[in-house]
Amino acid sequence: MSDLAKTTRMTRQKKLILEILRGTNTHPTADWVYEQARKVIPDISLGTIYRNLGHLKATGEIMELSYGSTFSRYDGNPQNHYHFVCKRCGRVLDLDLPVLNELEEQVARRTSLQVTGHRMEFYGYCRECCREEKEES
Amino acid sequence: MSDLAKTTRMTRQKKLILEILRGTNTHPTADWVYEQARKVIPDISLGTIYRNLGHLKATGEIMELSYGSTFSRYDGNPQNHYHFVCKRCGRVLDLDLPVLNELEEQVARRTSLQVTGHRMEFYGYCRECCREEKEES
DNA sequence: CTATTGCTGGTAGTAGTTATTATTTGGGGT
DNA sequence: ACCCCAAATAATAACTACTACCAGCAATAG
Repeated sequence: MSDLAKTTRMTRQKKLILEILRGTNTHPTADWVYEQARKVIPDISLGTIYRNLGHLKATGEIMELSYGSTFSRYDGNPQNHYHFVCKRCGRVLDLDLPVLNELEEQVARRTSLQVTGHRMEFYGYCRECCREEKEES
Repeated sequence: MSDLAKTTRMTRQKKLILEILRGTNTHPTADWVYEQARKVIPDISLGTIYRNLGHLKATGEIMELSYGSTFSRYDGNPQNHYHFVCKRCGRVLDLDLPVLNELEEQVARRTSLQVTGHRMEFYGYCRECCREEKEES
């Protein structure tokens, strides 16, 4: 990885950001994390949020999710798992599906590429958005 | 979808952009498409590229791919298929793997979400980058 | 306890994309 | 074949998510 990975110090800012991420399952944006963090450390800067999200990602403590949107979301659970993304409200939900690691070997065998990971997302409409779409028409 | 979908006119700009995308398997960025298009229509504007990429996406003629990077790539093949992304050079390759549509039904059944699609990407190192990493050490 | 050096907040800058606007053009109607 | 006009265009300004910079601060090693 880059030199982001050689981070060692556990500052209160970094600790707080990690706690915020682990305490939610909403896969928040950097901005949402910033708003939450400001409630505890009012003069924390957005640059610190991004820097620490980068560090935590580089050390494998969190995951960055980048789907169709213009911004990233972050996941405090670093274990590979699949997501559902609502095309209407943008909500991201965790799916309780077995992770298909055997596919990675299959790809490696058939292509002679070095495969280190994979990810999968499902798209559609969440329960709330299905209901509201009906009401509109 | 949005009002992007009610596009009807086939302008020479739109036609050219579609031809460029269909004539490559490199999953290019908007900027690369722009550079190629300028060779044919020198004063085509970048706004036109983005607008038409949006239209073509809305009508299902192309796909937008957004992975970890800060920019989008576009795919002239609108049929669902899986990709491999090189973590070193960023190259995106098509994979010849069966598409697991049955998973969508499985998710729908187990979650009562309305599932309309899914996608999967594999990460790792391409042949060229594997070789070069060895040479560096 | 002190020195080191990574981390911080503040701020300026950048890349990729979207919005605005005056002008041009594709394509249906006559 | 010509007119009409909504939709598309080129040019440019604006925006958003993110990154870089830097002087001062603070977490850990010795």
